[in-house]
Amino acid sequence: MTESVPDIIVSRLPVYLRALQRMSDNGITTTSSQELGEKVGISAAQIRKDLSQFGEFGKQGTGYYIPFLIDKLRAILKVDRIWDVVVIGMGDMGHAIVRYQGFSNRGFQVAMCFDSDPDKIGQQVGNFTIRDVKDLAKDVREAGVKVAMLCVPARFAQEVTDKLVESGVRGILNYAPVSLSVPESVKVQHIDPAIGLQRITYYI
Amino acid sequence: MTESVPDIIVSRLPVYLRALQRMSDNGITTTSSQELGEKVGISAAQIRKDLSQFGEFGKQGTGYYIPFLIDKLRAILKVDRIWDVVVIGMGDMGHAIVRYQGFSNRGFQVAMCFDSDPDKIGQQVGNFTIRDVKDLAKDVREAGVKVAMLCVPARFAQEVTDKLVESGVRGILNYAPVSLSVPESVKVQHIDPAIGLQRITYYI
DNA sequence: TAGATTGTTAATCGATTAACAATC
DNA sequence: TAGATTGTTAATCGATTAACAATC
Repeated sequence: MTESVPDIIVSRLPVYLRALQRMSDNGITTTSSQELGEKVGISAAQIRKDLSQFGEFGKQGTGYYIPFLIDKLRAILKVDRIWDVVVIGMGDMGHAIVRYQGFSNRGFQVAMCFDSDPDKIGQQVGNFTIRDVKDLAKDVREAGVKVAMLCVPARFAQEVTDKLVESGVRGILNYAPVSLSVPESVKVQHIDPAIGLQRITYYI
Repeated sequence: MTESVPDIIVSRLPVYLRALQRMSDNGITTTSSQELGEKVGISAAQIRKDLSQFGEFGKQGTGYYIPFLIDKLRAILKVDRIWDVVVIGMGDMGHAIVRYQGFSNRGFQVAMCFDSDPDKIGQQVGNFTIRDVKDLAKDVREAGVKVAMLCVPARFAQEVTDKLVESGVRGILNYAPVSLSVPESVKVQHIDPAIGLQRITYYI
């Protein structure tokens, strides 16, 4: 087994990838650790060290060839494919996520969405019909979906999480403002705007 | 000047506060570093060390009195008041944010919202009328708003950011999938669901 | 009092930076 | 070749953990 890479390094790779894709979109084909570092606010030494965990992707004297580095990072992060994602909770946030156009070129697509409200079940959101959360376990398992975005109210978040885990989901992007408990084999990332704002006001 | 507190400690305080408020809502009045740590997934020693940066908030033998600790954390994070927030970009995400009910008891309220689309300007979203982004600088400065949530497409994010900074905004919660460059005096936090998802798929 | 838990110190662990030989 | 920039090593810096006296 390969020596495991620190989480903190893994967490920076998507930021590098996003910046590289943007440069690529702008027609730029090579960059240096220096230049990339300035764009993302990270030191050049750190970027070189992070990348060197996974291979030798650059050339002395000329830096990194962007299309090649993008391919490598996509493979490392496993977004050299398209992951189906399930969205649970069709409030305003769930709606916005299902209709969001920005996932597809970054490795993800919404595959199905759920709610528990009888008035919402059967309604159309973007290209999807809202399904009954009662069918969540069955539908997720049958479709083999491994990634979920959780947009339900805080009080329902843990019970839905348990159902997702039981159905084979391996990662959850949690929009509910509450910590979730999951087995070690499941990865959770949190999005809570109020926490983001409180991390700002401390410094004002 | 007080010895400055590491960013990483500050970043954990809102997580503690959220868990404590939840416990308080459930009628619990005291907790220990052990119990709080289990809820948020952080070691008891670290919680005690983090809190001790700001004072002695607990009692040996009995732990922490939750209402007292909540008050202290609110004061430290400066959310013992309500901050006006401006939202720029009234797409699906901006809509969801303006209508979100979860800010008010955590220190924030939307004060105004903007878009550049003539079809949207003048429309109603929740209790707000969408304003013309041309008036952004003037309106923000006059109202003295210090915090912004940025929900515009990536290609407009930097120019709007520059306008916000110029108008006295000191913190930006950035939903656009791009790094922003700001003066040191301005704090930025990023929310990018695709980055969250990519931090997950690495481990699957 | 006995048990529990804090705040803090010292030890450990891990991450970042500086520097430079290698080499394109 | 001369200049630029990588990948990597060693040094520095900072964060986490373990342990325990203090004390409620």
